[in-house]
Amino acid sequence: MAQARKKLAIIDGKSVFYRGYYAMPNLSTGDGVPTGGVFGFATMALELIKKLQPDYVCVAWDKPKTNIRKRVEMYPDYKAGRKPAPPDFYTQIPILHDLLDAFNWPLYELDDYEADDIMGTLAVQAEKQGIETLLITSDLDVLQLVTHHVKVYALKRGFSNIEEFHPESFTAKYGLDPTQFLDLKALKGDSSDNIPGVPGVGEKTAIDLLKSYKDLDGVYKNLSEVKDSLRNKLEAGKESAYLSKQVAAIWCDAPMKLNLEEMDGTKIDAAALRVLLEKLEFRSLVRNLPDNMRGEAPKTDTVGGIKLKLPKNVLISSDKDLSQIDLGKKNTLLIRSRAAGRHGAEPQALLIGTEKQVYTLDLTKLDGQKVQKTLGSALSNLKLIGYDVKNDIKVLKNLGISARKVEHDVLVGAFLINPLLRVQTLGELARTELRYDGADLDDLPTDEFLERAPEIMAVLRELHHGQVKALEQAPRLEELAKNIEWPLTCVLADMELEGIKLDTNYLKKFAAELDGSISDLEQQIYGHADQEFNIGSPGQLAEVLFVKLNLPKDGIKKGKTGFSTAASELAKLRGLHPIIDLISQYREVTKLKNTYVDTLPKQVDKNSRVHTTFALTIAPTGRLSSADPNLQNIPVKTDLGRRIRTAFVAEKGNLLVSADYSQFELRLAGALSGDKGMIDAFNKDADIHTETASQIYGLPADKITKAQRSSVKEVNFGIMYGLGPHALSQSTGMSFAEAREFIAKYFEIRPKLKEFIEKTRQLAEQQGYVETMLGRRRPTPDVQSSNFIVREAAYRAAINMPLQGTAADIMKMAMVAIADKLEPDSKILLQIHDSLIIEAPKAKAEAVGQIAKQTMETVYDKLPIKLKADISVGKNWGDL
DNA sequence: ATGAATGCCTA
DNA sequence: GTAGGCATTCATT
Repeated sequence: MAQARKKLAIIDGKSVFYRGYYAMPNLSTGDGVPTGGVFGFATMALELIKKLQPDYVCVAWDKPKTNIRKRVEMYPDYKAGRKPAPPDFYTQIPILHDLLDAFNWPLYELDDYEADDIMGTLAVQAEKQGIETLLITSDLDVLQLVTHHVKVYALKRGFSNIEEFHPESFTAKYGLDPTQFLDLKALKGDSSDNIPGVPGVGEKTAIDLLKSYKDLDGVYKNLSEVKDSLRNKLEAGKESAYLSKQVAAIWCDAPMKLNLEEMDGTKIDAAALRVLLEKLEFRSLVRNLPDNMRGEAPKTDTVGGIKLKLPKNVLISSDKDLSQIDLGKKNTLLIRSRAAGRHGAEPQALLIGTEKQVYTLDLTKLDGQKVQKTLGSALSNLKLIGYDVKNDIKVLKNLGISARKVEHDVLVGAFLINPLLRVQTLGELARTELRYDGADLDDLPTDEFLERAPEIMAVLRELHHGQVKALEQAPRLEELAKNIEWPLTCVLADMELEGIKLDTNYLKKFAAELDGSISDLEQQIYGHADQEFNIGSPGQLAEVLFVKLNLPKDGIKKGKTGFSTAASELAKLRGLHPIIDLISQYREVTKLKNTYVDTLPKQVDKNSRVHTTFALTIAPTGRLSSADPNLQNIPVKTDLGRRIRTAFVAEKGNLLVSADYSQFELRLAGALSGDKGMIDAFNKDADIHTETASQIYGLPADKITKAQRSSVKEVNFGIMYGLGPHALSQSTGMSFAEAREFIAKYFEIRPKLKEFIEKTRQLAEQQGYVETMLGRRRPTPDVQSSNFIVREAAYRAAINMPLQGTAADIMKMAMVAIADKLEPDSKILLQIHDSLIIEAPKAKAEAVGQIAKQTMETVYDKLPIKLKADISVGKNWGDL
């Protein structure tokens, strides 16, 4: 057997350091020396030694200022607008040098070359010498360097979660060869680096093109084979594509020579390292120092690589097998279920088990009654651990089993730890958190699901372990999970299963009525246009308006395909032609009919109830989202729209109760900022907008005009989204200068609110995340973006997070508490962010409303402002 | 059927 | 300006 290749690890120093810096923003020694970046680097370094055992190690460093000069000559917008790093970043650099000395790892930096270039240059030279190179970075640009002897280890979230890329895994992920990475980037662009690519070509299209034509040249040589529209886009974007490719390319010809002697990875000064780590107070790292500095045998971690330690499996495929199930003495249970219908209808398979033992129930071969009898009481007493436990609870409910306790949900857990990772599947979680690539673990056909039961359960078990550890490091998130998310899981499962009744007859009549209006409007519009056309087609409509009718196009926004016909743009044309109003009406009516009136009746069950699905892991602020169908966007603003709400009704003998938080987020803005004016206004229960206007204009409240109140209202709301003068001028019709003045005046009477906004921006930048009052976190990586648009959007999201997120947290607490207090004949049906819809027997409706109100107002008592909830009761949602 | 673009409903 | 879901058109698979 050939001698194993020697391994060279090249660390992208600054990118690793940055990861740590933003992952551990508050870390410092007792003396206040900031150490987050060093901690991140040290953690990664020790992992590197332990897991990959490189023979040689070095660090590539971006030299400040000069490092991108040549690329900027090529492309002036390259990484344009990058901000200087915060001051406590630089104070950590000397400490990093000490650390590198202890490891005996050299640091390389070069004028005019970025760290990527150094990595590329050394990797190429190493490959020629038969050495395998490992590139450690958090920047995926180096994927272009991947070969059979150059692997990339990409730090994902935090700094201890690593994704390995070799040619096969790259191909598995992108469907392309690593050599095509640059061509991919040239076509699809990269907004984070301000690399344009070809407009109109996204990742999917780019990958397909490259699969057919290999590279950029291939694509352009074979343009004739490409369909017209795409060809046009490609032709238009040719220059941009080639420039993008050039700019994104790593230069592997930096003036430097691989010197293996000075990067001997085995010459670690263990004593110095230990002293330094202790001085930095990295106690956990000292405790876990790798074996080659301890003389201990390496720990064989079953998950670190590819192999999972599988639990024993017992297949339960006949009723008499059920007696074999022994769930042991633990009070927790791993669970994963599969059902064919929506909302857990038609259960097909159920996996339950402990750490070491799984029972695989083939429900297609079992009698549901018997399953329920055998397992019902055990399952309702055990605390469940699973992936999307809400779904498991629904499946169990369909088996007649009422499980109400949640110990841990790895889907929700992953989201709490990093809500920006849009985790969608168990398979993805296994890949990113465990580096276990078990191909797809989701949407398996039942037979494969049964076959792979031990693997699925092992993945759950390991994910659970990992997240428990992670949450221990973040006690507030742990509390949030335990007190809010886990109990809410059951409440949401109940709500989804309960559904809300729809009066489908009413909707059918409404549809017929709308059909009448639609044909009427169509005829009038065709008359004015003097031709028939598809009014629903923005292209055809723009043609009619701006060409045929020759309406003025100045001041009308242009999109990628031509002049916009959006409502806001049509508003500018009002009064110029009668067709405009007709089009607005047509839009309103067709929207209502297509989206709601025609669609909802198709989604009802046999009892005429619709069941939405609430997602806990979509909105990074912590809000719920609702889909299939979305019942959080049922119209309310127009009279016609409101009639759709009328179709949501209480069952005979019941009433609907709504409980709405009044000015929820604005109250929280007052509470979080501690602004005295706002606190006083709310605590005396004044109309907040009038009260604010009275303070701004120095007039008594009864002298405030509608227009004044309305401008103030815009600012009151807008401020929570990070509103600036431009947006305010858009929404009020003020000039830019007036809007700027107005905001300045607003902040004069709300000084603490201004402080809060500034403080939040600062936290986003310096700490790397922002959080709600209850400790829910949202990382803010994009405030470091070199792209102004991206960066400012990130600041606005950061400002909004504590408000929207705290509101979401409190509403969730209220839901759990209310569900707990309601008797079994009353049910929470819907949550629409600041309001709840409850169904209750007529005689109890009023009392239920009072319970909800009382609970919502008092469930969170750490605010300087009283929360207020309003109640109303009626036969249908429209009456509320 | 799918992706991209456009537009619009909610809090 | 924040946070979502979803329908339609248009071009292409």
